Amino acid sequence: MDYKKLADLLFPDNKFTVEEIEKKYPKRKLEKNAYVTRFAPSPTGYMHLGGFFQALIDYNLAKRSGGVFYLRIEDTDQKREIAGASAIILNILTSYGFLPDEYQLKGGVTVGDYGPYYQSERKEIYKAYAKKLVSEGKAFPCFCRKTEGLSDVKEKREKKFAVGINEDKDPCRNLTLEQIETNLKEGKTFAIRLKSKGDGVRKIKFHDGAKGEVEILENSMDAVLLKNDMMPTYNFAHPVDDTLMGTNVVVRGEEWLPSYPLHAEIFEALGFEQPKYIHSPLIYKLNEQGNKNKISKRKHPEADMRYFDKEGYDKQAVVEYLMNLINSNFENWRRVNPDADIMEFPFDGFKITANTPIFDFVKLNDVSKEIISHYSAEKCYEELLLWARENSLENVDYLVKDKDYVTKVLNIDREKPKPRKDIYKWSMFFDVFDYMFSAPAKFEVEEENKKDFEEVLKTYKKYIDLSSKEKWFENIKKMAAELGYATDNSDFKKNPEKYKGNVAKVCEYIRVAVTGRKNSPDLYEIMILLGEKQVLERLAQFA
RNA sequence: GGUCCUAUGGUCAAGUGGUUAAGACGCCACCCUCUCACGGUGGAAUCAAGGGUUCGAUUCCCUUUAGGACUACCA
Repeated sequence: MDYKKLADLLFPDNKFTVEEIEKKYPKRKLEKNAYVTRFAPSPTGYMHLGGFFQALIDYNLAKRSGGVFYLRIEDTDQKREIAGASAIILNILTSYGFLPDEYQLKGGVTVGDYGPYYQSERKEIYKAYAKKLVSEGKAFPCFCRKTEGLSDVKEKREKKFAVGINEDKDPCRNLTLEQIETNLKEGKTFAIRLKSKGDGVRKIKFHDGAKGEVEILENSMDAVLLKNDMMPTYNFAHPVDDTLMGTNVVVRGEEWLPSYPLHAEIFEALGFEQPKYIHSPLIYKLNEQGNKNKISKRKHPEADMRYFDKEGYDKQAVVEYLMNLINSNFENWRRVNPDADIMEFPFDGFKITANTPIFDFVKLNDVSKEIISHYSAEKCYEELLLWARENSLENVDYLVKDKDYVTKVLNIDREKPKPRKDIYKWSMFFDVFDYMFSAPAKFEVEEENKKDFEEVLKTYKKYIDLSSKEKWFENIKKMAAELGYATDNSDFKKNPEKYKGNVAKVCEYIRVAVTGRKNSPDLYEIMILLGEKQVLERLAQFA
């Protein structure tokens, strides 16, 4: 077979040769240990939590080593293309502070010298390499019918399972030049397949940055390199792009681990050196049966990174929670270095847990609470307003108009050595502090306490004194004693039968009347902000 | 079916051929306290199972089991 002739037959009008292309993609001039990483999502229209997790590893690896972190859009499957995808991804990356060094906006700017960063715009590049492989007898055209939908694939799979074969050599690899010529003359389209040298028995070994040494059966499948429409498959685009664009560490989900041998064979056929790999664990959720499920947008809203914005999660918190999943010593470091920048953390992208973590909202909330509790009231106000502008328009006017009051509300039990941790996302604010903005729904007191409750409220009207916290509480105690409540906690504990209750009970009654709930931050501060008049009005509802 | 990956409390997990097997979240109790929190102290809770190797295995090897991934002209 004259492969050279075959290559010309298949690719008569390629725009570039491989040599021409490689001139345009010189080796990056970087320090020896600098990592070039990439985030390479397919444009599904949203940023997946798992993708973000990988991007975080990419970013840290590159930025800490003086390397390059770039964004490449893998839009080779035109069926799945969603407009504006790169803008959405770029938005999220930037809003978290992880702006890529190189990227491209569709129909807009391109930043970086190794573009295009859209695979669909690199068609000629892949064609050049495909032609090269054909001319060397390493790839061949396949005229088989395109497998249309999943049902076809499943059927094919079942058949394969039945015989238990692992090899998948395509019949078209035996076509003669004449047959191919005839097919072409008939206008038949073709895909390009790799002519695999694997025998389905030999094994290869490699080192994975997350999993360690992996021994795996080498590839023996004549995988498609170029599809019918001359678009590359991921399997082909990965070696070509990552080589040309100078990636030296590929961070990708562990679902790619089994296709490593295929990629290894393609790299070899192309004469390329393989980068390092980190096959990072996927993020899972526990289902009702207690089994793990890959986190997915359909079942889990948090799979879409925009969820965290909508809910008003603190971005720092999301990042720190994820950092802890990457290197679980992160939170130990954080405790020792509460104010340090994340980039000071001794990150190790090659020491990622090999286990698949389960996404835990309770933990995230805790991280978020901790971070938010240390914000100043002003910072909280800004964040709250920012969130409301995007997600709670009905409250924006109010927030702007009454900035002073809202800030004061936010300041209750804040900016203290031991701040409260009521809020872990901004959408909670109006729920948590509803009573600061309008009279609460009337609290239903237990029947057996009703009389005491009313008595306390009625009496308290005469005792209310907001001139200072000391006086305020002194008066409450005075009243409590008068009504038969204990003012000394230890005495109350010793002789509970002597009293109707203790001061705490009295405070609870007042709190319930004022805030409509049994738990709230500092009652005195609340009453000050509400003002005596409003407090009395609320008391009057009950007695 | 085949090929892989993973296996330490409920969750995230550190860790080692000999340890009282860290820490965090969550849970429980107590203390503090005007409530709830916060904070403090303490507690319950883990090396999946079975075989080896070894003087000794949670740690190394094998098997089993469980969970997960892949097995597309999707990425």
